[in-house]
This record gives sequence, structure tokens and C-alpha cells, in this order.
Amino acid sequence: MRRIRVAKPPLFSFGEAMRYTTRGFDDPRYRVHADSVATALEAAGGTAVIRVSDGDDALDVWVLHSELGTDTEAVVTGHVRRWFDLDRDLGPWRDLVLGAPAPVRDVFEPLLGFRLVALPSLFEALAWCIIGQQINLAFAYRLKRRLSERYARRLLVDGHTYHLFPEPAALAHAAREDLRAMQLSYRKADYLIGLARLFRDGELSEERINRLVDTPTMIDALRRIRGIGEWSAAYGLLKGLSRADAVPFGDSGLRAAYMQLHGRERVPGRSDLEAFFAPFPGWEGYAAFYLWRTLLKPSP
DNA sequence: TGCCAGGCGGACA
DNA sequence: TGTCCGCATGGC
Repeated sequence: MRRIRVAKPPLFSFGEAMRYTTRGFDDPRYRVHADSVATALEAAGGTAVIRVSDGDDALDVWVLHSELGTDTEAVVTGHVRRWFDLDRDLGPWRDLVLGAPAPVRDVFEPLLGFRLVALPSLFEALAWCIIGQQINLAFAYRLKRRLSERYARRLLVDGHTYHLFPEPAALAHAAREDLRAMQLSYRKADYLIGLARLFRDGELSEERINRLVDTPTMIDALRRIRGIGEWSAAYGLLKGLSRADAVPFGDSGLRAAYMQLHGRERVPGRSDLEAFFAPFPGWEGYAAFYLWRTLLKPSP
């Protein structure tokens, strides 16, 4: 079995990434072990299945399966670096955290090394937003599993099944009645199919969005898509394109974490959250990610 | 049982 | 422009 070593930058905790990945939900995209996580990935040249674990100065990435030939190392390395946000200099973020007011600094500082855990594509991130809108996460992951099992490739490696996420072309051809039968609402079915058609037809792509000048402009562009509101646009940019300044305002988890952190019973308004994120210019999305992280109970 | 979940779009004032 | 409502279903 081939091993690829992916260098770790300063301020990176694989343990924190694992803590996030293993936070108690049955995500069909990941096969979680005690100290490693495995997933399937797809590139232009084909698919691969990898298993990632921690090493002294690098991540150890075991290639369990690959159709990528000589591209394997480059594709796998790129995938892992995007997944765990390894190319970002976290120095400015550390400085902002250390200069933040209490109680934020006290809660965030021990987490430094926690990096954004991204999704493999903007399409998957936006589709996940639609799936998860206004339902509890456990049910949302169940819907994601049903969609993946029905519309995505699955790879059988060493007796285990690894699911990819459906390609836009596959979901673009889905029948709304079939999605409804999976317990998506008709509205979400229509949103998903519409989103998939935009990606399939090239009217929407990571390249097109990345060409826009800044995150607010990207949010405006994504909000023109039916089913993508401000929350989904920002969440999709944060998780799908690693936009560190994208904040999904209105997120119920952010409100809950804010209330818990400040010991308040009053639900924060938009202005409260804007004030919370103000000390982190350019890193508001990272602050949101850390704020979500405070909701996780200590590891058992 | 009732309320809330990692919201959204449309109707209406 | 701001507010309310229906959508779907599970978890607590």
C-alpha cells in the first residue's frame, strides 16, 4: 500500500480536525477510525480512496485505491491540503485571537491549530446546504446518505464501501418524485435539481465564482440561485471554497454558541453577531468555525 | 405534545 | 422593507 506524506504547516492540529469530523454524525463521505479518517475522492483522471492519519511532521496518507496513475500523488496531496486548509498562513488569525476580548480569546486560544475542514467542492457544499436547511443534522446526514447511495459512485475497497457525492449530471436527471420518496420536500428536490443543472451546464462553477472580486460579491451571485439564501451562500463559500471571511448569519448553531459563550438567554440579533465578528476582519468565517466548535462537548 | 432544527421564497402590508 | 407563513420530518 502506497503512503504519501503531506507536510503539516505550523498551527495545525490533526486531532482537532478529527474531533470535528467525528462529532457524532453519520456522514456517508467519511469512514472514521480511532485515529484516522478515510474517504473517496474524484478527479478528472478517476477516483481514489485514501486514509489519513497523523505523523510527526506530516500527515500520513495511505492510498487504499487509485485510478489516477502517475497523477495520484499530486491529486491526493491537493485534496488533503484543501480538505484541512493546510495552505493558509494562520499567523494573522492567531494574532487576532490573542488580541480578542474576553471571553472569546479564552475560549478560542486553546483551539488554535483547528483549521477549516472543507468539503471537496462548491457543488457538494451548496447541495449540502439545501439538504440541511431547517432540519436537524442527524436527519440531514441520513438524506445525504440516501442521495449518495442512489446517485453517486461507490467504491468497494478491502470489503468496505466508500461513497462519493452525486455528480451534478446525476442529480440534474433525478426525478423530483424520487427525491420526495427519499423524504426530501418537493421544494428541496426542485432546489437540488436546479442547482445540479446550473453546474452541469457550466452556468455555475468554482472557476466562475472564484473570478469574482470578493466574498460579498460571491454571496450576491449565489443568492440568485433558487434555494440559496444568505445562509447557504456564505456556508457554501466557507466550506466549499474555503473563503475565510464568509459568515452564515442567521445560523441557529452560531446563535446557540453565542448565547452559551456569553451566558445569555436572549437570542442574539444580527447586530450582536456582527459585533462578535468585528474583531476578526478577513477571518469572520474562521471565527464562525471556532464558534461552532465551542458547541462540541469534550472528547469522551 | 410542542417546539426547534446548520432556511428559503413568496405573499402581504 | 419588514414580517409572516408553509414546507417536511426527526429529536428532545
